[in-house]
Amino acid sequence: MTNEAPQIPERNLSSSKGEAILRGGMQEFLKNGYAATSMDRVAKAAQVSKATVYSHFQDKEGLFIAIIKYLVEEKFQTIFEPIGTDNFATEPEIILKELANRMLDTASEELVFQNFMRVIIGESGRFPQLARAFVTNVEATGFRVLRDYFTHCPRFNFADPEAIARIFVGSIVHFLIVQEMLHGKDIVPMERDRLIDSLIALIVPDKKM
Amino acid sequence: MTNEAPQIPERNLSSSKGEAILRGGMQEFLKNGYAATSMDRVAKAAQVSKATVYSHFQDKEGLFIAIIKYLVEEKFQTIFEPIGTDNFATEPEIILKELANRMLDTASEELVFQNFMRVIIGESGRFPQLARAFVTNVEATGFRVLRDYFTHCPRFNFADPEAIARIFVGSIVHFLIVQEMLHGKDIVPMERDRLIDSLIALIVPDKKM
DNA sequence: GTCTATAGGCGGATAGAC
DNA sequence: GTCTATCCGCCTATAGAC
Repeated sequence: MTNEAPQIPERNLSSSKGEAILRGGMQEFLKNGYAATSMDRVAKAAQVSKATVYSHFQDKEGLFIAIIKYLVEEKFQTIFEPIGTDNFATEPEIILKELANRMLDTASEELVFQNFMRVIIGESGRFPQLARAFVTNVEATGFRVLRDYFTHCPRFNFADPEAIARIFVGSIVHFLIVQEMLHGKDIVPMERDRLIDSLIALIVPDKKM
Repeated sequence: MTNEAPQIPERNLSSSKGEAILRGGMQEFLKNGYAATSMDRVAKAAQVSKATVYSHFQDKEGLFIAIIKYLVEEKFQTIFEPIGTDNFATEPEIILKELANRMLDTASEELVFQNFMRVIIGESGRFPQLARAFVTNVEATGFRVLRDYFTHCPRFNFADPEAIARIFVGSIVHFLIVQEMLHGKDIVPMERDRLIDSLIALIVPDKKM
């Protein structure tokens, strides 16, 4: 609206120190959560002084929100839509199996994502707007991809494709939560293929196990 | 092993002050999580002095663990097995619908349970033993009840009843997490009956929606 | 057993030099 | 822009009176 010099378009990720602070803060907040993270540790992790942290971000809450918003809107937005689902020639059991495996691969291997979900859920009482951003950008993306696939793939004729999408995503995310995030692998062991194969057998018609 | 006077069998819930501390600590820890809760606020909530808190429990960590263990082992152990599933005469769709509705009723109405899950997941990095206790006493209980039902009810003949149980519990718990705990109700609205009906249609054979 | 008072440290945030 | 040094409050935990 004014004739001022153009600003850096998105958030200021170009400054070297600013980037370091975001990376350091990310490391600490994802490891410890919001309350247990101190600005001293963030500064140390970013290898800058605490005053420099406060010159780039208004306060602890502002830094935390900036970091989580970046993760929600940029880094993990597409984690639940890892492959193209516009291929209606390939057998649905192939497509769905590939989709489930990629979701679990990404989420299981990247410890960052598990810590990210831990923080989102753990802080969802104190930071409801971040939880909503997660639902909008991460969960809803997965729902949409699967709902569209179940709607448009001619092999399916579900009365409520969106509900089936919820069941698919929900089964996989809950599996991730119990086996990995809650350290349940040794308590209630289950190979991921058992879950995925049973899920696909329920969803894909004329498919006997 | 000795001739000493008999002690109170389980944890000491009989002392009036001790009970108040557990209740006050529960209120604060479930509302704020571990790190954001101060022992001053616990003492205030319990209407005792801080020194009294420390005379009943070794330290903050010990109090937290005592409270969460109580919730995991006593209060919420049966939240995922709310009705008898030994009735093989009633139609499975009736049994399963009732089961799903009771699980979601209890968990949705009791805000305490949502805060409890938030804390379990949020602190599962710092307190893995509490997360494992949750898996053992709460999640695995639900898995077992449904696996046994799918195994013994003659209407079913699943290749992997345990995996089907995971899908059932996972769909419902994930629905609870997204709609309630992550405040997604207004972002990705869905009546619970849509989820439950679609889930039952997938699981119960010869049942058309 | 329970209290008041306090020790001792770490927390978020800022002042002021460069 | 970045630093060092510091303010001040709240934190966990305890000492000592009753």
